[in-house]
Amino acid sequence: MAATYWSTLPELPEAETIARSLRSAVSGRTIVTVAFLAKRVSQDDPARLAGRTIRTVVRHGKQVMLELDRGFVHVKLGMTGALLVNAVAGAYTRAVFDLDDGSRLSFDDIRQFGSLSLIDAPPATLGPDPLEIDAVAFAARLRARRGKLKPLLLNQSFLRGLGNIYVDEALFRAGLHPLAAAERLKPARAEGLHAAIAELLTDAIAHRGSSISDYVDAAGERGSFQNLHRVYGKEGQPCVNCGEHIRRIVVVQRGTHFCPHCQRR
DNA sequence: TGCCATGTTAATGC
DNA sequence: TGCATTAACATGGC
Repeated sequence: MAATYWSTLPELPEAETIARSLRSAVSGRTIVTVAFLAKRVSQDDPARLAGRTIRTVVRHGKQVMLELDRGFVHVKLGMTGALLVNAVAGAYTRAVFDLDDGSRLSFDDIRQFGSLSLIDAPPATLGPDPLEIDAVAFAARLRARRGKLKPLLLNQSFLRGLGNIYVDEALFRAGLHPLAAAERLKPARAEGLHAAIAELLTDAIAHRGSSISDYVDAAGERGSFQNLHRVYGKEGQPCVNCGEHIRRIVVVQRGTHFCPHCQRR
């Protein structure tokens, strides 16, 4: 069986793609043994996972959860985490799950910002899912906050699932400046942002996410949404709407891309 | 060589 | 309390 790789810089669309792909591969399988190959990948005793059955795989924000007959394996992908089925172990393989049908689920992570933990229930500390919250509730939530749009949208306790790439793309689609004040947005503009986020994420999921760098799948299982980015990584290039040059600034230590003409402050 | 990219958390200050 | 700011973590790529 060929190895299948999924990557990279995982945000909601990538986590959704991983969860869907894994779901068909590991649902119903019982875990035989688990090995943690790096100290920082998990604080849990891998022996506790033996004998548990994987019911299904779900996405929670930009994270992936293996739903077990008892509890969940909470997978934080970090920056470079990847869940692989039947991959050959390499230098960056941090955890290996051997399953009862002889298949193997492994967690590879170059930079080790990812982690695995055994938990009883999905974390309650995160904000609503952007594909579940409705426009009116989103607008109300936005207006109740004082921060600027970009830092707010990156904050997982405000909304779960967006990262640097999709925040920039969503703000561009909505025609909003990354430093605009959330509390001053008119309801119609806030609802427009909600719609832009939902449309963007739906498009990105349809393209199996964005693959910027890192792993390449030998079988072609790579996201293609990076080809449809409009501002992220496009500094100096003409805006697809107006031709103005895309600008890059730094906001909360993150590269931030926008069109100075289409996204007025 | 040294800096960049990134998600998350923590620390500090207002 | 909430918000802004900065640093830390890891490491391949440039």
